Amino acid sequence: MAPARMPIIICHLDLDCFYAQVEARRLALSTCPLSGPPLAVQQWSGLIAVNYPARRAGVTRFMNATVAAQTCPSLRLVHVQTISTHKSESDSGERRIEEDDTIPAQNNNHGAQGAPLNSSTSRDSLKVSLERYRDASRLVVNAISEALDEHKDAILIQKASIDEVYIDLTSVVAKLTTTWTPNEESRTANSLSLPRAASFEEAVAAAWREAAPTACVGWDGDGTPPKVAQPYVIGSFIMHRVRSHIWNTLSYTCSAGVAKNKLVSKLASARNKPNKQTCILPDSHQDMVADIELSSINGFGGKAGKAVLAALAPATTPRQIRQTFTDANGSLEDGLRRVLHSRERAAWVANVVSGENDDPVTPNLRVKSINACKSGTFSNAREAREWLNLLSNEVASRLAEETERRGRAAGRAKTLTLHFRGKLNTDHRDNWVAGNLASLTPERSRSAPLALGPGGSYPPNGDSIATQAWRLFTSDAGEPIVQFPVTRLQLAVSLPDETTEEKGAQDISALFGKHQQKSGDVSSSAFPAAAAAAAAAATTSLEQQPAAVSSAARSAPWSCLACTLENAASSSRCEACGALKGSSLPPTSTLALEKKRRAPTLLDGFAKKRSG
DNA sequence: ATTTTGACGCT
DNA sequence: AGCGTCAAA
Repeated sequence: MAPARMPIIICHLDLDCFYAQVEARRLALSTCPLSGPPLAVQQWSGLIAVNYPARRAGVTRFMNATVAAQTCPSLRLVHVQTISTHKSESDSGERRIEEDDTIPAQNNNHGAQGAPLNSSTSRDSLKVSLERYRDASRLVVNAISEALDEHKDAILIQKASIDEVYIDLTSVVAKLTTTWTPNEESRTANSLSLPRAASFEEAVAAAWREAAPTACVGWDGDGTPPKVAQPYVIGSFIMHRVRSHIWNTLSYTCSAGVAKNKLVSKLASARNKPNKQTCILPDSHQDMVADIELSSINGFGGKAGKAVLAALAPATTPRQIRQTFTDANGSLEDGLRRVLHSRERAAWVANVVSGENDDPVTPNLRVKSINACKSGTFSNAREAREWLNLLSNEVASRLAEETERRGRAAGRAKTLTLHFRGKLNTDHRDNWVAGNLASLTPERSRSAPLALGPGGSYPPNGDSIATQAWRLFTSDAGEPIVQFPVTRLQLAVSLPDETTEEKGAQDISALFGKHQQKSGDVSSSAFPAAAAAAAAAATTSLEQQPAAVSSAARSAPWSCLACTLENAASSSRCEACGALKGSSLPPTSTLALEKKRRAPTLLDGFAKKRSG
């Protein structure tokens, strides 16, 4: 029997130590987390990914590569790919991007040790490229799509980062539930349908056996899955198939979480790693989050989250927060509102500490921007120009690839943006007493419509982009608009949405790509048309008004607009730089480029983001 | 914590 | 258009 109401089933899938697996596979080494060789990926002298065998040997992320090699003598250290400008002999001196292999992999096990990685030459002349991982990421998403292909009209996939996706399996689980018939033969051996059985309960039990070992929170996993667990068992069964397909086709392991929302599915995928999956039954959501440090939950890692945490101190976990702030009437949200001074924040925190979350899975498989950047010390216009040339070539080449992937009908890149970080001038720094160091190295940007290449060609080539980038870097008089040294250069192109130009030929399901999803149940009879309709209806009802700034906020501590220091509410001048409250300029500022800039406030980001 | 990304929000 | 936040390897 199908359940009368079908809960939302969300899965979070996370590749295990992704860069390390990509490098292991590229080098034809085992990616098995139990038996593979210890391996870590370094970027300059620091480690950015460490596989599980290396972790067991005591190697950690951020560890210095030399220390890591001492800690684990058999460690295979692989440097991320680097590229450089290169004068090709056969190419009349034209500059192109060359993959560069001059950075030696430090490896005590393999004889001669090369030059130290932080020696001046390599890092000053090379740039990291993450292309290997972008390519691998695309293959993983393709594999996921393949595994779910027979349900492709029913699934929503959101890429959350280079190695994470959320998948909304609600419709697929509903479909497998409502279309189930006794002893139905699968169309093919690998068909993504429930195992053949005489009853639905037996089919779900068989699915659970196939998905084993899936850890489950809220049921001990023994015997026949209880009714409340059935949709989660089916979701786990699907995700086990997906993970198997990724392993079989790409040799990558990943971990997955299945739950009723993104918040808990993400916590679930992190709970058992590597190469494991976990499902959380709805009654266990609160238990699942109860003792996790709130600061480690999505959205609480940054400034806004820390501000919330500060207001709730000393409570740091959902359990403590619920105990401390549930008011006399039993309302957690009202209790939180008294300390957070914001309806939106109170609703958000109340939901999170209860394991509730309405964020929809928003399909976003199209790349929205292409960025290339280089940090370093660029001392003069010639150096800046050389790096801009390299960044331009990289962006041009990636834009050409993306254009190729999308086909000729694809929209064109709209904007070229140059970001640059330059220090304030010495006069200004000398006047600085105790300001925020970050404000000494402001990052600025200039952008312009991306121009076509020679003869109106699209996409523009590297030289064309380099010319445009240089125009953004310099004034009309041809002088750099920032002082040297410049410590960071970044070039970006933004790609269009394509929703408007494609609407004629568009798949109906894609029109619901941005639908908002209400928490709670969706009628199983809703699949698929009514689910889409319900989702579409929810779109309008979920719009929230931005929070008004409360009187409490006006008498709250303020951030200096000039140096960002937090000042007491009673101060009218910044204690660090002396700027008047509300003024973006310190009294003696001499920086020509200084612009009026509003410092971020604690309310930023809460108006629309957290609908609760 | 590093650097190199990428998405998205606010003004 | 420009700046800022948050997150991941």
